Amino acid sequence: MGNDMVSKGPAAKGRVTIREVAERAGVSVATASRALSGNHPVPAATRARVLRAARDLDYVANAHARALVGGGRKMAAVVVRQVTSPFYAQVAEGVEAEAADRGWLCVVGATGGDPQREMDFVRLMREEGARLVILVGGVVEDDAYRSRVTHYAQALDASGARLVLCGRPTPDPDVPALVVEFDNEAGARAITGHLLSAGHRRIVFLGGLPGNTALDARVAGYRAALAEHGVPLAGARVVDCGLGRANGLRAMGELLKDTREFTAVVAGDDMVAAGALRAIADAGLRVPEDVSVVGYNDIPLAEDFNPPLTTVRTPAEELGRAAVRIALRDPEHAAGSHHLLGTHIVVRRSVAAPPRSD
Amino acid sequence: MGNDMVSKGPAAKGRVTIREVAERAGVSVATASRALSGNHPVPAATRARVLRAARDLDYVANAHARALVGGGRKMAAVVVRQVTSPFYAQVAEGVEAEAADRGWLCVVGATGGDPQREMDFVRLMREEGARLVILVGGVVEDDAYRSRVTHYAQALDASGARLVLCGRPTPDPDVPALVVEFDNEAGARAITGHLLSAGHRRIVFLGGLPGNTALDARVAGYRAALAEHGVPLAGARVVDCGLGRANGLRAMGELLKDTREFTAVVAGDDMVAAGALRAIADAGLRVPEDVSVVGYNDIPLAEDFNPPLTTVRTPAEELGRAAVRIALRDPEHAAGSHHLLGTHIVVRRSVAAPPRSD
DNA sequence: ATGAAAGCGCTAACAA
DNA sequence: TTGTTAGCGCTTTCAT
Repeated sequence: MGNDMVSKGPAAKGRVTIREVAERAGVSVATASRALSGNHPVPAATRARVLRAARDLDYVANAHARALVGGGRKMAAVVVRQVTSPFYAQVAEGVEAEAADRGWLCVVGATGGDPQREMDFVRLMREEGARLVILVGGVVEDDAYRSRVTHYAQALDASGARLVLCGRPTPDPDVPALVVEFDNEAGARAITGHLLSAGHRRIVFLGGLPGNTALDARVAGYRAALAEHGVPLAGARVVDCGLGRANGLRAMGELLKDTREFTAVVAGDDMVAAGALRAIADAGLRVPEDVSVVGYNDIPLAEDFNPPLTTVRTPAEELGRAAVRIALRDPEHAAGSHHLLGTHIVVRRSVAAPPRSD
Repeated sequence: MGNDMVSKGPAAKGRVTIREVAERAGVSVATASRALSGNHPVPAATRARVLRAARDLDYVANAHARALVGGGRKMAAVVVRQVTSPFYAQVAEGVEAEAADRGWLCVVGATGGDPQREMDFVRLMREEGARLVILVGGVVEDDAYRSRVTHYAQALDASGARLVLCGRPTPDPDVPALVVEFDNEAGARAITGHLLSAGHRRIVFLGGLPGNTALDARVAGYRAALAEHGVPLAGARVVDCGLGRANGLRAMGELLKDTREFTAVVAGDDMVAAGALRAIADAGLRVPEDVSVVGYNDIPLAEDFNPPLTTVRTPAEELGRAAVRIALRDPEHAAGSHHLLGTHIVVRRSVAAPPRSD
């Protein structure tokens, strides 16, 4: 292989251990350990020999052995529905970045929305000794949800780990979990207000998901804005098609087949807005001349939609960073606290005044 | 707390150990271990008692201790530049899915394109005992690259782990690494041919990155297509602005300020296409009437661009799945092998014949 | 069928 | 300053 310098290299198979390093350096394993970890008084000469040996052997410590004796290692876990969702990806990136900044390892798990996979993953993280697990994304808050999250929280807490809920509710203020989320209601109210200010009165909310806390809050904000502007409650129309581009496309298509009793649509998030935009174009209508559309989240490509999408900016990466920052700061005080992150509207080109003929 | 059923629960702090489970079940730790792992002959009655105790105590095994004695655990690691890139996210999702299907844990790391962070992460994975590490994404293939990848490969191989290179070259056919990638040259040739067939002759390639193996291959495919259609080599024009939406936007903007000597552009990937599309619109030009644009990768939102983007579909999730499948299959044969995945064009609305006046 | 004991690789007392 | 020893939680011989 062209490398004969190391005559007696690492053992045939399996990793090099600290023992081999110690032997090569002519010291005991204890001394080798001290030299390697660096935080113990070791004479420079000895240390140099040990370091040299380690380098020659390409030694890396066994994290398992180290964690076993050292009482776990710095590891955080993020759990999302899927990594390919731009919003979740950004949250995960924020967690990853903040964790990396502190020298923590970050594991990300995807559940595909299946509670069973979520439970399996959390269990796995407990086995692995994660000290921080972050569950991301809205959910339908039923009894099953409450009981499993309560279980996570208690189990994690019992072993000194923390649980943070991002964009999902705590089953009870007393469970040892902390929640960090955006103010969905405020965001939806603001963007709906934007439409109202442009003159729209018949606005549909596309993408409700009854029971899902995040969507319910957005629907509430939408209704609140309507009420504030004196639109009769009967004027509110929410279609519960759920999230995702495909749902937005289908639901919007169906809506367009009926008599069109609306001039604007508030989408549950940017992906359903993407679907809606396409459905509207397919129906031969123009945005924003014929109908205005707004989204939610301001995913990275929202400005490349046709037309560029006016939407609510939720700083997703910051959400991820905040989750770890808050969880790691002030250990005792953190549990049970609730943090709300602000959002704001970004105006692009998918909103105009309603058509005259209306 | 409303739960007094467990009078003597887990120890105040720290995790429940198998020892506590054994005590509660009235057996030795050895028996408890056998009952829990399941693959040893244990009488049903005893097993039931142990399982019961474990459940009552909410016991989960310590993965570190288990890995220490069992010789590592099933863990794969994917390393990408950033998780928020749609393409990388899809590859990561593929790896995650395939790993999960086999009961493996999957860790994803982001480097931000920094070789140092890549090295740190690989080292960390060695410490953690990952049995499979997958490096994703094109790189500039310089000496530094070759030497560090050679090191990864040898170190991983020495401890029985595998290295797979996705979309990046192996430093040498002999290093114990396997490569899985798309046929970049064929893809670029096909999409350029598509433009040529529509009548374009003056086509620019936007997003070169000299030294980057993936982009160089695409440029080569672009040139090959030009040659095949009898376009003089002087007619080729590649602007080396690198990847990313911002670069595409800037470079296209500058290009448009000069005399416009092109009727079509082949973007290095969909993100630079997004930037180019925006720059073209900002210049008051229409796509595809005034200039045609094609992308590369077919990211999930490419069909929502304005206009919907004609691009090369690279099945990114399949790339991720293939990486783990191939690496785990046929252990000995895999090393050193090279796998090429096919791509195909997806036609949407960003290509038309060149304008008449040209 | 079950328990006692050894040992995985490492760090942290405790001695010398 | 360094080596010896114990032990982290678990699995696995080896006895019984």
